[in-house]
Amino acid sequence: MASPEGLAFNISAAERETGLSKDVLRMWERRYGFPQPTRDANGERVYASAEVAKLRAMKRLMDAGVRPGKIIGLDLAALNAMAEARAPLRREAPALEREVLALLKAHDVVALSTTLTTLLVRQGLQHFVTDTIAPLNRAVGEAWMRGEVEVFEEHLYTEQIQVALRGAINAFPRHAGSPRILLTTLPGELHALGLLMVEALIVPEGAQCISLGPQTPTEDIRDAALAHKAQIVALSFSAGFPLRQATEGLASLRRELPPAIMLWAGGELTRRVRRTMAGIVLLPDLTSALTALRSYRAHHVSQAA
Amino acid sequence: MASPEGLAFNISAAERETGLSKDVLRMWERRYGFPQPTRDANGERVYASAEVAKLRAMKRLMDAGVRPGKIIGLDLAALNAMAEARAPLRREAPALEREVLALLKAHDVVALSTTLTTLLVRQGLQHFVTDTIAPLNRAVGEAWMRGEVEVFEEHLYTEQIQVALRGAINAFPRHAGSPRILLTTLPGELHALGLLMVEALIVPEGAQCISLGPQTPTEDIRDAALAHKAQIVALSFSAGFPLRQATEGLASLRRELPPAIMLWAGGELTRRVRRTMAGIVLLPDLTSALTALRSYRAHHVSQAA
DNA sequence: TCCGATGTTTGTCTTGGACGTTTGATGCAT
DNA sequence: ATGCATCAAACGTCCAAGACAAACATCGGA
Repeated sequence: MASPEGLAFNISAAERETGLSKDVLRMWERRYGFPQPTRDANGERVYASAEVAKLRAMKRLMDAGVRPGKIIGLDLAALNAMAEARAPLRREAPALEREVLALLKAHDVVALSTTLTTLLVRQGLQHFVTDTIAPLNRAVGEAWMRGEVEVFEEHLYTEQIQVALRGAINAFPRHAGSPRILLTTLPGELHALGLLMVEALIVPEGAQCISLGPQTPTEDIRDAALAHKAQIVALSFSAGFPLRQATEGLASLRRELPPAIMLWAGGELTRRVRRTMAGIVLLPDLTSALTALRSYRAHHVSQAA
Repeated sequence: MASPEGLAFNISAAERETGLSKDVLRMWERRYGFPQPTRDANGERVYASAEVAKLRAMKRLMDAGVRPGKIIGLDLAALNAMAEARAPLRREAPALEREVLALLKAHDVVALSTTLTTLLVRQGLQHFVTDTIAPLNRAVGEAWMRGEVEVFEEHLYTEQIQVALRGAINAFPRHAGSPRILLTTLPGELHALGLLMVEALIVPEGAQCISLGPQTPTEDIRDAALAHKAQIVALSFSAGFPLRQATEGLASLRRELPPAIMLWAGGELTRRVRRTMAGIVLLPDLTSALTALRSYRAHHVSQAA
């Protein structure tokens, strides 16, 4: 249903659609000769939907760490093949993933919601997050990249996951608990699903989560940590977030935060981080968040005792 | 706690912080002589936090319809005074608003959550939204503009409102219901709270809401409407959304959508819209959404009968 | 095998110009 | 006085080409 015919995008629309800034779009055109938009009567760029599709595929690969020069010459099919090849060796698409994708394609909200809730109850919140949601996210993301899932279907999926997780989190008492963990993302990082997953993982452990939602300026993160007397500040970074902005923001936040307050960074992006940063704990996957929490508690208790 | 001392922003940070594009920041500097950032060793702009604060105040006023030329010469105090003056004649800050703001400033999440839940139960979901949430949103927004509320406090407020609303919405059965209403926002519009409020208003009426969350491309909105057999597509626009993008997006969506599917547009922005657009229902406030729904049903029933 | 130096790639910032669209005011007709 | 059309100013977005710093990869040496 992704109309292949000549839909036109101006540079602003192309930016929204691809996540690549206007500067980058113009620069690539200058340097590599791609994209090569036509011009309207006013001399302004007009991108064809085929170009936008290729740019989207490129962005997705770049978010996984590939450099543009390596792939700018490839066509859409080759890009998709490459993405497929890079996909972590998946053991024959588990039945659950296939089932959820089928429900998604059938637009059966009720069945999807029921399936998720059933799994949640059967597995318990923590295993639901690590064993079900995380692989599902990957499966849906990959299917989207292969063009098997529409954007609106992915939106619906995200929304349903959020509903399920929020409902489960609310079932726990929200007061008290230790340690107090402040959850948020830096400005520019919209992806709030990671926050919710961490919260779902941590709340059953008896810790207290204070979630600010996405996009809190660093200055305000510091103020919030102090105001709420948090022992830990945890940030989440999705794959598409600019690496530089992330390290810059983390460093600046670490500088402003009292040394006693720990700073945790998690999410897809943190898998691509090379060097370790002083005073910042990297959590490349969900289980490491749990172990970090437990180790903190062990340490903290022994210290207090 | 908003540090008045010399925090530095590069143009990227200033853009994130103020919501004004780099192009606009540079253009204002060229045309009006404000802002007047200093330069770093590399010749790049460095904005002082005072400038950023004034820019933020300007943006807020502009979102309310004021033109930049009128206010670019004013200082921060004058801007705040102007915002205060423009604030819809408020009848001596109701006790509830003062109470919630106090809880927010005290960072008492538990009490805030309890207060909201109590009100929700006492008033019922619909009255809770129209009589409590809506005025509270305005009060918090105005307090934020006056500098009485920190960004992180506002984030926490939004998060708590979302928790309360989602919890209440989930209490209703999610299946069946008529009409089917597709809820989302256009790309670039992040504000999802409006969606949630509309959903909370509509679900008790027995209609079925399919929420895609924020930022769905128009093409996908059309596909989703068809896939879910929605009778109505409802979009939400916050005050800060570019008016032109909104009308353009609405017109384009109207063109692509089958005529039988209604297109509703709500949110702060729609109060500033002058001319009426063919085939698009403007809902400048929450109650108009309810009346629109009821009128749709009356019409639809009489048609079917 | 690990580390450091060197060259290449890549994104972001810069200036200054141009144009289209919206806004608000003025003048004219009803 | 109210409504409508015209016009000029205000304003935002786009364009081009250049510059530079940071990230990365590659190679050589310890």
